[in-house]
Amino acid sequence: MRRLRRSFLTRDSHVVAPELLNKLLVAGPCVGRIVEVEAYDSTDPASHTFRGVTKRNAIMFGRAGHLYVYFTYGMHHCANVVTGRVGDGQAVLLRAVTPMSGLDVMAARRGRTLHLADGPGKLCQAFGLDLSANGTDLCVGGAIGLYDDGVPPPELPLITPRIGISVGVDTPWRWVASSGT
DNA sequence: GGAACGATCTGC
DNA sequence: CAGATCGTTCCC
Repeated sequence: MRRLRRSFLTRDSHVVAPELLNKLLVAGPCVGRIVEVEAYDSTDPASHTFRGVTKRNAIMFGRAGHLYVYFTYGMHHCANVVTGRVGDGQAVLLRAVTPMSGLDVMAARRGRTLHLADGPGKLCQAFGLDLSANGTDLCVGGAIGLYDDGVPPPELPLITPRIGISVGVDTPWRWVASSGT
């Protein structure tokens, strides 16, 4: 299991996103296989970066391979992997992972044993990702990072419009690792 | 200064 | 299907 190379992420979010499927997200004892992602970039009205740099989205305009965490709905966090080049304002939202290790820790944080990380808010709660993890470099092999265990991305992921947005609703920038065959 | 609104989740 | 709950952003 080797850490992801930064060069792998230094490309357009909608190109990187499907290739992040089946990679591993690690945060302390918690490991999960990425199975659902969405792409955002600064040309996209649904993106936090659409209207330029702000205090919140500054990480998204920074270097690829860093973690962009934001707080929303007054109670949830969402985690993104910054892609592209400095100044681009691109990222891939991690929407769901399949838990692989640290299930006990995830269950304790979630307060249940089912549906541990099958949604962006649930994923962050299970993996303990909050604003203190915002800006973390995921490509240096640290406790929080992205890793590759050799499992390739699915050849035919499900591709759909993105979830939970009110603009840019027709852009098919959501990728799901379909289960089975 | 104030109001509106979320890249969501849960329980009814 | 509506309520929770608060930081960020935008408008006056």
